[in-house]
Parts: sequence; structure tokens; C-alpha cells
Amino acid sequence: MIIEQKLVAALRGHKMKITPQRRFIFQALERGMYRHPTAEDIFRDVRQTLPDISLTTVYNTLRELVGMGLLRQVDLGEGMTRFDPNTDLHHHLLCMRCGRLEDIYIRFPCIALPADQTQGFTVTNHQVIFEGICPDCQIQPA
Amino acid sequence: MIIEQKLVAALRGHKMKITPQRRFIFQALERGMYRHPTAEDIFRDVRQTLPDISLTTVYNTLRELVGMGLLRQVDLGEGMTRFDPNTDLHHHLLCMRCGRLEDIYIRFPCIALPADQTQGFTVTNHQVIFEGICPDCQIQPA
DNA sequence: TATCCAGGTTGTAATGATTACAAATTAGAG
DNA sequence: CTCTAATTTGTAATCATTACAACCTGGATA
Ligand SMILES: [Mn+2]
Ligand SMILES: [Mn+2]
Ligand SMILES: [Zn+2]
Ligand SMILES: [Zn+2]
Repeated sequence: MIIEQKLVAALRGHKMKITPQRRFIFQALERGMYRHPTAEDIFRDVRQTLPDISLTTVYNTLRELVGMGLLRQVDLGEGMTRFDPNTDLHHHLLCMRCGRLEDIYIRFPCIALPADQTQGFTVTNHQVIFEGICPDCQIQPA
Repeated sequence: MIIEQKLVAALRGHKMKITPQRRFIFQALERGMYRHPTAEDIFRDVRQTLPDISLTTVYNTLRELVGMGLLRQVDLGEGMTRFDPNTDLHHHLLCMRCGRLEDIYIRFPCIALPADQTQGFTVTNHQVIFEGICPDCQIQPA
């Protein structure tokens, strides 16, 4: 229940209604923390308790949460967007074979663009994606 | 013509045919170097000299080039895949507003995962994406 | 607490990038 | 030059996501 306070506060702050759908979607995200689910993953999860929720609502809500800064969007080249309820600054480690995505909590102080290499851009942030093969997939045949 | 040697060699090595379509697609990629075009971009470009080329062939060829290592795939969250004929190790700087994508040629030596943080993964490589606003977009209203 | 409506939800249709497929064409070996 | 397997092409199918319009409801108000 305490976790939900974050959601309730954000919704109130944006004058948005607190609906069961939004609650359950947020809960599913928190429960699946660190798992970087897709919209479809969340849909399947929430359906177990709210069987009539629509996929559209899941997409809408995820978009809203991203807009409110409660959720981060992670786009790798997998054909579908993944979501990250962990909004702390962190990087990622991706299994190229099965798509498993883990959080990396190291700060790399050397990552910075010298002023003469920004090509005039205003740089706001950066992310590192490590690529490799996860332990499970290392066992597999191919 | 010298540039094409790379393509010809690769195609021969893989026992694949050297077709005008493949030539022109490769040329378009080289000409648009550093521009990170989409399949559609390449299609439009090649069409000017090969008006009857099909979009399917462009997609097929791009996939082949990636497979042969002559082309790199860059996936940001823009809804379409972009391609990078620059296969040197490098990072990227992305304009969050217009999608402009520039190459960054700095090596960051501090980026490395300590063995106790790989979670059992075999890490093969990593990429850094800097996000910001390009000079053109900084001028624009919103 | 009963009323009311702006905002929310839903099912379905539309979109847009990419892939599958089968018929027609062609590179290039012999 | 012939022949065939590889390639190209046009079109249909796929798949994630978004648009839309009818219906529903949270919560402000009295
Ligand atoms: Mn994460
Ligand atoms: Mn590049
Ligand atoms: Zn894996
Ligand atoms: Zn820009």
C-alpha cells in the first residue's frame, strides 16, 4: 500500500483519476521490478486480477506513467518496447540470445563528452548498454 | 569503385550474386555515411537511379549486409530501425527532438564490468548513447 | 449522499514498419 | 549460349502500437 502512494500522489498532482486499472498496472510493474516487462507482459499479469482490462488501457497507462516520470522506457531492437519501473540512474546488461535484461548500478565517471565533441548538442544524459550472453543461454546448444 | 571492392569481396566470400540492386544499395549507404538512414531512406535514394527497385529488396539486402558484418543496426526507440555503414567501434549522440544521430569517436576506458557484477553473463561489447538536443532544435520554439 | 460530467475504459479499426510468399527474372558457372 | 539456383518483385500477412467513438465512472459539488 505504501508503494502506491507514489502513484496516488502523481495522479493527484496531474489531476488524473485514480482508477483500479491504473492501480493494478502500477502494482504489476512494481511486482515485476527489475524484469523490464513489455506492455503485453503487464497485460497478462493484470488480467489475472482484472480479467476485463483492455490492452489499450495498458498502453495508455504505460504512456502516462512514462510522461509523469514514474516509468522509464527501454528500447532495444526487439520489436517491442520494454518498461522499467526503476527510475534510478542505472545502466543495462542485455542477453543477445534471450533478451534477459539486468540492471547495472555502476557509475562510470569517465563517460563525458568534452565540449569540443558535442557538435553543438546540449547533452542531458547518457546510457550504457552492455551486450553479452546470460548464464542460462551459455549452456544452451546454439 | 574502390569502395565497392568491400561489397564485391564480401558477396564473393559468401557465394552470393553481385546484382545492380546490391551495388546501388551499398553505394547509397556509403554516400549517406554518418547519416544513419532507415530502410525507407535508402529506398528513396536508390530509386533515383533504379526506379523499379522494390522495398523488399532493400530490406533483404540490408539484412544480408548486417549479417555479413558490413553494416551495423542501430535501434533507438523511434519505431524504425536505422542502419550504420560505419562499422568502426564508436558511440552515438542522439537528438531527442528530431532524431539526428551523430557518431562519437571517444574511447571511454573506465567502462568495464567488474567480474562480480556481470551476473554470470559473458559480456562481448557495450555501447553508449548520449541524449540531448541538437543545435538546430535548440533554436526551434518547443 | 445523490447528481453530474470530464476524464477514463473498452472493443475495434487503422496504422506503419517489417516479413512471408510465390511467380517472374537474372547472374554467372559450365 | 544454356541452364539453374539465387535474386528480385509485387502483394499479402504479421505484429506492435495508436486512433476512435461509444460507454462508463471517479470524485467534485451541493
Ligand atoms: Mn533497468
Ligand atoms: Mn554511427
Ligand atoms: Zn539469455
Ligand atoms: Zn534535433
